Amino acid sequence: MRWTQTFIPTLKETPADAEIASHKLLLRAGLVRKLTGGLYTFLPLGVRVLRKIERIVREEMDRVGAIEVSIPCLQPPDIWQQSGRYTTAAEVLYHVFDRAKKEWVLSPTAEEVITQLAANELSSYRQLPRNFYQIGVKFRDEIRPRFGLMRAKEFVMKDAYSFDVNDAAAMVSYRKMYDAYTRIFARCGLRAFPVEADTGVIGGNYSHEFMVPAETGENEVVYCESGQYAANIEKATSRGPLAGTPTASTSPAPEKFPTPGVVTIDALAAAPYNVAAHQQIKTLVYVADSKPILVLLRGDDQLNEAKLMARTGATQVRPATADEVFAALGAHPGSLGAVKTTLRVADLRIYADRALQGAAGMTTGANDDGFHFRHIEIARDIEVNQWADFRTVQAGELDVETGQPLKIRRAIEVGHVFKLGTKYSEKMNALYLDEAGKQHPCVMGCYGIGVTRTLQAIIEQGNDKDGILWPLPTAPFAVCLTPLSVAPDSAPMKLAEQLYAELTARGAEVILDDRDERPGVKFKDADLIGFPLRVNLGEKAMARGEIELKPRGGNLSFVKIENVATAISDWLAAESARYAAAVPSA
RNA sequence: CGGAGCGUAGCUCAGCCUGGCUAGAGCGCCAGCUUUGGGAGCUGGAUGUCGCAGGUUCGAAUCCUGUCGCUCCGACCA
Repeated sequence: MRWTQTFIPTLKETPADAEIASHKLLLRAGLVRKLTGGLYTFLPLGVRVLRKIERIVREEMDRVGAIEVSIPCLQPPDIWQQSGRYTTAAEVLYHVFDRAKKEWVLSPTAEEVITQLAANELSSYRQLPRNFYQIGVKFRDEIRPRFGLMRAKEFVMKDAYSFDVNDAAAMVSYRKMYDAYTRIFARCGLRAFPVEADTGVIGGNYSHEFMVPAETGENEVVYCESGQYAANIEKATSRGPLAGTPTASTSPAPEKFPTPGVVTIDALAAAPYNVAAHQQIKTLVYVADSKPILVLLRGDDQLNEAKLMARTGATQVRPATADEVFAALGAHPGSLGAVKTTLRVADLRIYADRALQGAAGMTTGANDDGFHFRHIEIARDIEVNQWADFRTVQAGELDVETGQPLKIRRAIEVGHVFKLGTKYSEKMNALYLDEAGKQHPCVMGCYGIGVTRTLQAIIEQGNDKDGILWPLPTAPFAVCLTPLSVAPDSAPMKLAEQLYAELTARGAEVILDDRDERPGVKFKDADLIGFPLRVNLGEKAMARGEIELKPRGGNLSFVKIENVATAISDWLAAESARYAAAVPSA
């Protein structure tokens, strides 16, 4: 490709609405332009990178036997009602209406359509396993689009759906996808690692997310340096809080005492009360699927809402409003407790975190504004309906398996694999007949990769002060030929033309910067875009019979003119091999 | 939706507080000359419904009200 024949509008200054490095560089390097918040037009270079990632994804999907289909984005709402997600996923669904005022939805993902397809087309165990995938545009009514392509209203996703005869077979399908994902990200030159994940509204019971470590990521990952454990913080567990929970009885009965104006854990921990946070019981009022519930945690712990949803089986949970709190407990936040003698609403389920098991000598609110209880023994004074893990893991706590301290870091989620089970196949009648002629629901899995997000994650992971550092496998062009004179009969331009023809014939992806610009402009642009190899063709070095190779982020080297084409090919081959070596064999 | 901030040239921004002359700068763009190894220099030029609507005023980019859009923080996710 010749630079002047394509469209690469680079920006010298940073657009005001971009916040993180990758977003700025997407715009500055001329890969995309914003239409409006959460919607981007891909320009030629952006399209090239997108196609390269898609190609890698396709190759790896095909390799593990997934088969490509293409599902409409515009979908009838009734199948969404059938699966139940018309309400459970309501917030992300875009609704559109046709001339007849009939409603349609824009697909954020395609479990419903694919399961219906399976219901219609797959009827025998002989037809299983099957794994359908597609790469296409998805729509999500994001509350707040952010960070360019990272969280957009419209984005490119690869989604795959597997159908198996039973759980064991589904695990085989799951594992294949898991391995394919590992290869895909490695081939993209991306350092992504799998972590155990919560399943959220999609449902299912087993799941991993593929994470790219990045300070700007929107997820928190808890991991053990042994490499044996990594989980999304929504899912992560540990051996529990570092400070032990007191279990020694301090009095035969609770004692109510005045705490005027004390409405926070910290205030009660301070003088004159001096009740350490881990000796307090925090009482939260939540509304789970429109029913109020109580959640008890140790004072120094934070509730993990994903766990609350998982343990209660609720599809929606939220903190109660001030009015709802008062209606449930007769006191305001800051003086709440679950002590049985103070509860007035009969049917109020109480969930308690395991860190509180056996706790004694605790302090908690008295459901009377301005009063607390001390000497609380949880087994004696509180009727807990369900004990479970509800707390958010904190850095430094010990790994359940290895006993080593856990660390927490931020990351970008680029892929997600789920074992779905029969949730959708049962609802949508995706049934098959086994050898004995008996009917069973297919056991499903679903698997997503955010293609456009992956693109940006690559930039977020590879950039410096000058611009993007593209890994060779996803670079828009591998080589940028930079003649410092573009006069058609000049030595640099002639050689550039010759190299361009030769390298292109050898299959290399080459862009020829044939712009009549000053060298500085060309160098800055090439560095900004981040082509892996820049070949500088200048009069001076050429007079010495040499030309310069400048790998992006590497050191300048000189090669004899007669060896240039070979040297470039060799460099590309070596670089290619380096990335290939990082890909686990299937 | 809650909180904060911003809308002035293609881009980055000044001007607004304390209303007043012809609305500015840098970059980019166009023409010419010069220059040619890290975003050049000189000369000349084009470019604005000051987000939109209403109000106050002799007079509004500036003050007030409303509205739309964008960005950031929080809840959501590939």
